[in-house]
Formats: sequence, C-alpha cells, structure tokens
Amino acid sequence: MSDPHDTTRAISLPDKPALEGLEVKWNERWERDGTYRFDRTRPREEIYSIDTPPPTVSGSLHVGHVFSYTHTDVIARFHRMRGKAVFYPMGWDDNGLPTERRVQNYYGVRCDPSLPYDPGFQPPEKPGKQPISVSRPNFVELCNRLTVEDEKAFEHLWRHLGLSVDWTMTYATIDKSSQRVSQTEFLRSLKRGEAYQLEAPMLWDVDFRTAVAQAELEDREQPGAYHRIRFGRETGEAVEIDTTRPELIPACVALVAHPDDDRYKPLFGANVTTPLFGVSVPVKPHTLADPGKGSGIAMICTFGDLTDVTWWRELSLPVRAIISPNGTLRSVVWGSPGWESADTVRAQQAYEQLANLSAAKARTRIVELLRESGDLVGEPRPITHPVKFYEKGERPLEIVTSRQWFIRTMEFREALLQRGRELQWHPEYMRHRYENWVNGLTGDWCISRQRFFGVPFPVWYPIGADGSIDHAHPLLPGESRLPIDPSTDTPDGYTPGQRGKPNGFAGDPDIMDTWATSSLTPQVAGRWLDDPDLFARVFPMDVRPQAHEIIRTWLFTTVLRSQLEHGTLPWKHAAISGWILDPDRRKMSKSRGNVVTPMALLEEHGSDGVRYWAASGRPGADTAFEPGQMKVGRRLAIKILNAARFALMQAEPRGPITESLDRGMLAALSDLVAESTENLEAYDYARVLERAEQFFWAFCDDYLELVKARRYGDFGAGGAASANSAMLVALSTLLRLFAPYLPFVTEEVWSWWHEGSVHRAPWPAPEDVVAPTGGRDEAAVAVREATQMALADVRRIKSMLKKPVKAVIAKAVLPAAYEALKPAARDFQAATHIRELSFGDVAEPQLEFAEEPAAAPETRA
RNA sequence: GGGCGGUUAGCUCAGUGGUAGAGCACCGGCUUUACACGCCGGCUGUCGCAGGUUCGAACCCUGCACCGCCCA
Repeated sequence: MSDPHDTTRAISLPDKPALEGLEVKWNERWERDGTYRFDRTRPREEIYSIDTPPPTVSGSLHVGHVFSYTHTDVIARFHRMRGKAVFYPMGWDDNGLPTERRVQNYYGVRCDPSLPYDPGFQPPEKPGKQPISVSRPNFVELCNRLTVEDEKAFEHLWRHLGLSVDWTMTYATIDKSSQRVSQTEFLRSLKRGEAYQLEAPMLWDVDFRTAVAQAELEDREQPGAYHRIRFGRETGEAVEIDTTRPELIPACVALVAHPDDDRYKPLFGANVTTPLFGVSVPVKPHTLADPGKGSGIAMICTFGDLTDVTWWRELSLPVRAIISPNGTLRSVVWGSPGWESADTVRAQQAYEQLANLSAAKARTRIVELLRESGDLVGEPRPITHPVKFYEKGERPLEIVTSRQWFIRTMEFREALLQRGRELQWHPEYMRHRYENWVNGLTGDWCISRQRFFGVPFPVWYPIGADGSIDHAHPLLPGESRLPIDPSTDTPDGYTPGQRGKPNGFAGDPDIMDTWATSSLTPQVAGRWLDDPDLFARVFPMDVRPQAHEIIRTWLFTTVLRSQLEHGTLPWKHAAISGWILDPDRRKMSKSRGNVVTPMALLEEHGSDGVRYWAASGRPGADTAFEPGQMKVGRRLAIKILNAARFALMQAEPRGPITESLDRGMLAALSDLVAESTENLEAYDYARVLERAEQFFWAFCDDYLELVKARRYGDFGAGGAASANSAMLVALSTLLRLFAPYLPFVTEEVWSWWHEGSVHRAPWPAPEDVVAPTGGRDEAAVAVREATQMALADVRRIKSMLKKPVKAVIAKAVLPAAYEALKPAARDFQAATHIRELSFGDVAEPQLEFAEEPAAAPETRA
C-alpha cells in the first residue's frame, strides 16, 4: 500500500479517554485477531526470528523480567511494522535445579531414586515438617504439575505487559520436543566424537551431590587459616608445610616445591612421613609451587583443589581419596593396599576420630590431634582467601572422582572465538565478556548432573555376567525412539526384566545439565526435528536477547552447539540487557528482599508507563528502578490520548497542506522518522524513545498551540484544512513511532480512526511524511524554528511579568532575527495575543500590553 | 592479578571536538474551550583528578582515583 493513511474510517471518539482497562481490552482483541501470529509461509529474508530467553518459571517474577523483555518486544514490534513476519515464541525453563528446589519446598517432599513409583501418590495439602520421600517418577510428576501453574503466572504477566509473542509457539525446556532435540543432539555429538565420558576428579557440590561445570563456579572470599604442619624425615629432621586444609593430611600423596627453590632442592627425590598417619610420601618439584606462599612447600592431597589435580596428573601420583560425595570423610582401613602406614594402629586410631565428619568438623578435630602430637607448629594463622563455590551452593566445592559426560570445547576454541567476532553485539563491548570467557576455558564442558528433574541421557549399559557395568560399550537408541528415559525404557534387544541383572542392562542414572538443553533453544523453538521447513525459515535466527551474566553459559553454549551441529552462528545479533539496580545501586534480587512485584507496578502505572521506563534503559546498561520514570511514561500515554482527541475532535475541513508552519512541522517529523528508523535498526531503542518523546511534547505545546486558532477556522477554511490535514499525518506518524513502546495507548487511539491494528501498520517512511507537502519544504523548516523561538521568548516575558497567558499585547516589536516567522505571523499572533506585530533592531522582544481588563467586582471589594 | 563499563545539576540520566542539556525534585505564575494526570517560567554544574593533543576538549591521548561487573 502506497499511502499508509488510507486505512482511515469514520472517526469515533470516546467521551472520556482513559488508560484504565486498555491492557485487557486490547489483549483480548489481539488474541482474537491473531495480531502477533507468525506467518510461516514467508521466505527467510522476510522473517525476523527471535531466540527468546525462556524464563525460569520456578523463580520469582520480578521487575528485571519486565525490563529486559520489553527491550526485545520493542525490537520485535519495530520489525513487524517494517513488514517482517516476526518469529517470537515464548519458552519456559522448567528444567533443572530451581524447579527441584521449589517442588521440594512447595510440597514438602524429597526425591529418593531408590523408591518405586507410587501411582496413587498425592502430596499433602500443606508441607509437613519432615519431607516425604518420593520416587523419581513421582517427583518429576510434581515438578510438571507445579511448573504448569508457574507458567500461567508468567503468561499472564507477559500478556499484561503487552509482549507481542505468538503464544501458539510456546515451548518448555522439559517438554517432549525439547527432550527429543536435546537427546538427539547428544547422540549426534557422541557419534561425531564430541561427547565422551570420563571417570576423573571433578568439582563437586556436597549438598546437591552433583558435579558442577566451570561455568557454574564462583570464587568467594572465605575466612580460613594457615596451619604449619611438621612432616618427618628419615634423618630425624622435619619439613614444615603450610596448609589451609589439614583434614586432608590422610589424603596426602606428596609434597611439592618449586624446582628453583634452593631451600628444598636437596629434598627432591627424598621421602617424608605424614604426621599422625605415618605415610611415606615423596617430595617433588613443580613450577606451580609458589615459593612465596607459606613456607614455600605444600602438600599434595587427592584432592584439595584443582592445583592438586594438576600436580597429581602431571607427577603421576597415586590416589588416596577420603572425601565422599556427601562431603564427609569416608571410612578407610589403614594397612590395606594404598593405605600403607609405618604405624597402622596409630593411623587407624587417628582416622577413626575423623571418619564420618564433614570436612569442616574434621578440620577442627585434626587440629586438636596435631596439637597433641606436637606436629602443629605454632597456632593457625587466620587468613581470607578465595574459595570455589557452586554458584547456587552454600558449602565450598570438593573434588570427587566420578564418571561424567563431557562435550569437547577446548579443541574448538579458535572456531568459537571466530564466531564471537562474527556475531554483532549490542552493545558492542559485551563481546569482551565472551572472548574473556572462551580464552579462559580450562577444560571440556561437563554436562552430566547427578540430579532428578531434567533430560536423561539416552544411554544404557550392558551388565556383564559378573554384574559389572560396562561403561565402555553404551547401548544407544535409534533417533526415532527419542525421547526416551533409560530408567523406564528398555534398550533394543533386551526385556524389561533384564534391568539391573547380570547379562542385562542398566540405564545411565544421570540427567543433563540444564544448559545442555537450553543451549539448543534455537533448535527447540524452531522445531528443528519436527518441522524442518519451519527451521529453515527461522534459523540462523536474527537475534538472541539475554542478560550479560549468562554470556558464559547460555550464549556460549548455544554458539558451541550450533557450531558443532550446523557449523554456523545461531544468530546474527546478540542484544545484551543490563540489570535493574535498587536505589542503593545493588542488583535487585529475591534474596536481598528488595524485589517489587511486577504485576502491582503494571497496575499502578499502566503497562505503557512501565514499558516507557524499561525502554529508557540503554542497551546493556544497568538501570535504576525508578517509579518516577514510570509516572512520566504514564503521563506521556495520557498526553497521547488527549492530543489525539484534540486532533480528531474537529478534523474537518481537510485539504492541501499549504501553511509554512504545517509544512515545517512535517519536515522535522520526517527527519525524526529517518533517525528513528536508523537507530532502531542498530538496536538503540532508548534513543528513539527519547527523541520521539521530545518531538511529541514540543508538537503538543508549541505546534498545536500555534495552529489552534487557525484550525478552529479563525483564518478561513483553507487554513483550517491545512492544519487538520497536517495534524492527521503527524498523529498517524507519531502513533506508529510510539507503537513499539506504548502498544496499548497507541492501539487505542489508532482504533478511533483506523481499521486494523497499529501494530500491523507500516512503519512510517520519511518520504511519506512529507509526501502531502510535495516533498521536504526546507524554507518552512526555518519558519517553524523562528516561530517556536519567538513563542518561547514571548512566553518567558509574560511569565516574568506574571501576566496571564491570555494577556493581550497591543504592540510587539521582535528582533529582526525572527523575521523568518512572517509566513506564520497570523498563527503566532493568535497564540501570543499580539495585536500589532513588527520587527526591528531590538535584542529582546518589546511588548506593549493592552490595558488590563476591568477587574472582577469581587476582587475589587 | 587480567578485562570491561561507569564517574555530567539534589536524584535518574542524555550528550564522540565548537557558548554545558532533559526529566524528576524544588520555587514562582496561569480557570488556557485536547489534557490541572495540564500549561508557562525560574533556580541548580570547577562535566572524578592530573597532565597532553588542538585555535578550541565533557568528548581524543596518557596516567591516577573511586564505583560496579566479568574472569583468574
């Protein structure tokens, strides 16, 4: 359609325009009309596809969600108006630990995988004090039941906020389709040799009892203490080491010092004896030993930290592991192979006092033992030092040897860096986060977790005649069987009765990390396996919107999976949003108790008001939570209602746009449209809103005031027609500029005089705005500028003299610089109530006020 | 320790070489027939610090300080 204004119909204005109720009214209409339905018949180049972040539904709704999802919605609406078919699905992240925890608390249950399924199980009305143990299938049922409820709350919020999502395309990261994608891609990675399993020392959370990946780590400063411990030598001398973890002395396998450290050079190759346990361990050189730290010589335990793992591997040391998966010291029989001691009885006696204690308690106890035996030199010296934690965990990570699945990443580092360079980042500097992370990778990606609610590995293992599990020859299902659950499904060629029996099979007990599935959201949302035609139309996607703190997890793993499966980037753009900060400049979060319920905000300020605040936040910038800005947004929405009412309440006569003021206004608006389009293409939505708002407010306060008299017919039909026609072009254009930001009020106003939705109307083109004036009228721009400046001057003088706006000015002499306003002199004089206007050699407008009207009788009395 | 971002009015923030800006807050004024959820006006600054480049620096360069984040 060439003329975007030809959807007009008879104007029908409400008596009293208001914002209240617009959210409900228009959501119903949009749903009924399928306004945001994706048109899958369009070719790829006419599609704009979004890899929406699936919110963690079991997390709380908070204002941060409203903030970042609004940014994406503005972009989506812009591209829709530009004629693209916008692929904008919603997903729910219900997979993983947050859901498990919420289900545990909500129903008062805990998962015990050893229990059989109870088909009749119902959770108690209220959670009891003691958690009820339930089977894994029962637990998963509860997870599914609760997430459905959580999803409803999210959907209600999103709709009320006005997200232009196509709700027919919703997915969940635990649904069958996601499981199928996740398992299929896993099997393909396995076939390509990118997935492998390995039994190795891994970082381990003792409370969650699962392995954790590098991306889930965080360092926390913790109080600790250096303990100086004496190790014995055959010569009778002692070697003193410093350690923060004396409880690991029974796990000590060697001492280590820097190869250039003259103090310890003579010891290399010699053996020393551990205190209390009498174990003979070698002294080794290694460059990672820091001569400046403590006494310069350290003990290597299996395993106290990642450096221990490195030393253990590179120095080919034996394993003496004592930390069990639940974080306690396991039982050890001293004197048995691997646990040889010079004094077995004493070692056993000492160790019995530590066994079954947590690491922290064992530390306290062993310090007492060391003190008694005289092997503690001096007293512990308190320090604070960084300790690795699981980001969701409460106790320091231990290192436990376990069998885990990995995806290769290290060998793709260069390719991944290259992909990061190809990706267009908004804002650009966020690219560094990614490069930093990829360059800092220390190992392949561990994707297995020893948890309950998640996508299972589609793998079984044969059980030998002796009952041992053969991990080296996994039994894999064909892709057509997926998704499967190896704990209930049976591998081909076996019967269910063979589960767990000699010569039978065993299912892989683990589930995948939540990112192992979330890294495939483009494939899940685009129905990669179920609907290849759709996938080809939306992938690679146009944009991934997300927060900056998950660049190392979600963004990185998605790039990795796409690289491995498709050899491409998963999207062209990454739009990174910032955080919401509370008034103390801290990140808003539930744990800090400073979260505001988003629904209450939407109701108080209106969705458009809240969206205005959100859209004012620059891409990537952390933004203060500011109800004041929401009020400003609400006022803008109300102003749009009222200005539109003014423009439409007497929209006849109409005709050619002949007046300079009208022509200049449209020229300036045309410039605004050009600039806005350019900025939105560059994802700079905040600047567009700011500029449009600035223009609109001046449009109301200056332009509309200036043309008011003419539009009411004071200067004849031609002048009125010019004003009316210009106002309608401006209103139509401004509504469409604001539509991505304020979808409710703009739709409401649009409906007063147009068929169809403003959100399906074409985005304005600069040339269309000035088409009714036969192109951009440069001379008229100068008229408008001079008129507005003169108007401000006269207003200022009236205000300083405390004259009413309506005070009549009999004669006015304006600076000659304002002569350009002459073509608009009638409008100017009407708005300023100037009877006689001239220009002269004056610096300031010279105003001669008419006589005051007679004061009202009551003030005279 | 490495990287990134920030530091502009009381507050929240725009402003990438040419006389310091907006909104909010505050103060004063206005029954103005679209809007008092409005309108008009006013006040408020060594643009973090120190150097350098330039005719000219909030902006470019160097160093420093502080705040925040990411990574070790």
